[in-house]
Amino acid sequence: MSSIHDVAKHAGVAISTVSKVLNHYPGVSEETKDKVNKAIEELQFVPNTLAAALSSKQSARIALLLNLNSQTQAIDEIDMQYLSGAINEARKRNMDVITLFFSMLKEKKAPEIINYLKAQSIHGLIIYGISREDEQLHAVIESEAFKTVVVDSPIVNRSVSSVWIDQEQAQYDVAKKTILENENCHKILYLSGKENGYIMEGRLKGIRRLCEELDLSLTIKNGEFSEKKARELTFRYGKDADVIVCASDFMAIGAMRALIEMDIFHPVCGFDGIRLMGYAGKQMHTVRQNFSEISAQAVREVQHLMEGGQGRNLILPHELVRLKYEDIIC
Amino acid sequence: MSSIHDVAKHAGVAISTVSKVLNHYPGVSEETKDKVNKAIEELQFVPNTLAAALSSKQSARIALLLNLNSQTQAIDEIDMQYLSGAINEARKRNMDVITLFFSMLKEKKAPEIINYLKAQSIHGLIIYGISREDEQLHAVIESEAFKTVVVDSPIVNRSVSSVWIDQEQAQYDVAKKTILENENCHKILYLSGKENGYIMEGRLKGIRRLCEELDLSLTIKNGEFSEKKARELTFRYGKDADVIVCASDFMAIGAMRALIEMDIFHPVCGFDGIRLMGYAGKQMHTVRQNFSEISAQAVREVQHLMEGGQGRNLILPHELVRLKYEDIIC
DNA sequence: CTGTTAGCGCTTTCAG
DNA sequence: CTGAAAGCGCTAACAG
Repeated sequence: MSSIHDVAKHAGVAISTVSKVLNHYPGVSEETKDKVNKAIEELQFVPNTLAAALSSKQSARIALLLNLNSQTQAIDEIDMQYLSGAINEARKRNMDVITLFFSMLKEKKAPEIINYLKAQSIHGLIIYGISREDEQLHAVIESEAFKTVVVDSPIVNRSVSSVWIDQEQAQYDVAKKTILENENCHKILYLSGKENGYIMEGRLKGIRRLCEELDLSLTIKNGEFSEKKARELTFRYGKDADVIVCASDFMAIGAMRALIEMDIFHPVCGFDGIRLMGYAGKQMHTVRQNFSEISAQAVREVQHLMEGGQGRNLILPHELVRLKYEDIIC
Repeated sequence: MSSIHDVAKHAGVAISTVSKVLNHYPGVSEETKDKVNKAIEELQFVPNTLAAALSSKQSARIALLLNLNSQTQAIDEIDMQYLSGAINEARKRNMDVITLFFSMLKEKKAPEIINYLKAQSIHGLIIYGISREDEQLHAVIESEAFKTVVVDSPIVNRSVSSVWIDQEQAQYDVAKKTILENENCHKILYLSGKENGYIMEGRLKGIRRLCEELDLSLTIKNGEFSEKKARELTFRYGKDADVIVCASDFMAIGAMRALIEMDIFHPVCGFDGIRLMGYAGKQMHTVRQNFSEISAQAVREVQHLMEGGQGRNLILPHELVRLKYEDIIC
């Protein structure tokens, strides 16, 4: 493994010059730049990012913070998309990534967390699915110790951006499509998720707006994003509803299976666009979020912040889909 | 953020002493040890792992190499288990981990890969699901540039360990159980996976041994680990078989759904123990592998190697299960 | 048992 | 435009 030293010697320049070339700093003649690049090529030189991070006060090392919910496998799908989206994008941009789970920070106070991250030369943070209860994490964000991007939360300030889809509109759209496609949909049963997160706010607004607009009766039950709970709620309230709108695909699947067991049919729709929907038994509309693209965007956004950009609220596109078994298998 | 320097000053000792305490080196009196630990506590000191890695020739930085198959979501479940198992275990042991995907190394020759990893001060490698075709990766392993652990492959030498379950026995067991539970099972249809990996060898041996022992007729078709392919094969050959043994849950699901569509019943069994099995429509036996535990074991094993241990072949336990919808939902 | 010192590979002033 | 030199935070001989 050759070092910047070897390159410098090989090219007949000083190591600081090599460093400048490496980082595309101005003030290096084309001629020396070529010499250096040739040396880099010949020696198969790969810069040591650790050394760079240690030395520099503004390295491109970021941490991904995931709230793994190891109980539910569909979440695996989403988390894996988040992870691979971010890791791939970071790799393209030569950023270093470390992956952390919320569970590792449990019991830790904000200063500890900050210390830990700083000790790793972390300068950027991407936080997936923070909820109101994660107080210490909020403190970390507010400390502005890091350039951070939150996915699925409305936190924005000078050094914090948020990335997500338009929850309200998405919920409105998918429910509307489902309702308009079926006749006699007057009574809506809405299975919502946990309210400590931030996504439910928009989704609830969306379904409320729709129901007002179309003059529908709306019953809201908290399914806690749980398939089991949704199933139970459907057994209990499903008969009286004309359509069941769910705040997650998981719940949609639970609801649909309950309906099938009860041998009655009502249209159901979900939210997320996970592949499991293809196994649900009946097709349903859902909102497809491109999690890996969302995550890639988040990476680009921390880079934006690290380059001095302002925090902002980024709304990404989504689409309505219907996942058929035949389409999803491979 | 305080440094080892601050701690030294605070404790009234030299930084090397602090370092010794940090790394549990021998030759430090209890007294000074206490002083140092107290200082560490008071300053909320967290050692900078980057600096340690840079300085030391044997840091505990490892890379996880995953062969993401982004087409199939059940793989997401397995990969996520692998990842979280390894990352959590590494965190406990204060090891740094970076995550890489095979796709990032495509087109790269072994020396490049080695260079890249060395530049990151990587000393350990965990490789998940390598196949015979990954020549460059094999070259990396053989170079012994890193202490590596392969999951699901039989590669073992001085600095390489392998971690997996007993593929042959597992396949034998699950098929036997399925066959013995049903009467008149004489004709076995075995849907195998791609043969460029290493896991199929053992599994094929297992099913062959069983068929010889019980004097059953065995037809093997290559389902390529594909649900779609398994479905097609079942449509084609399913009628003539008494039982369908599959080398993956995915294929088992495809096979089962095909049978249901054809409205005939034959017992089917799978391999892996993914939750999706709960959605299959009918219950099947399968081999449950505890992927996150396997992965945690792999982390422990690289540590073993990094501490000078010899490479070895580690066989982990598995169990036979039957995943019911009611049991897996939550 | 403790402290001094020379790096690890790179960035970043600051002179020239 | 280029180079010398001082660190970044830590480890590891080596003296004492």
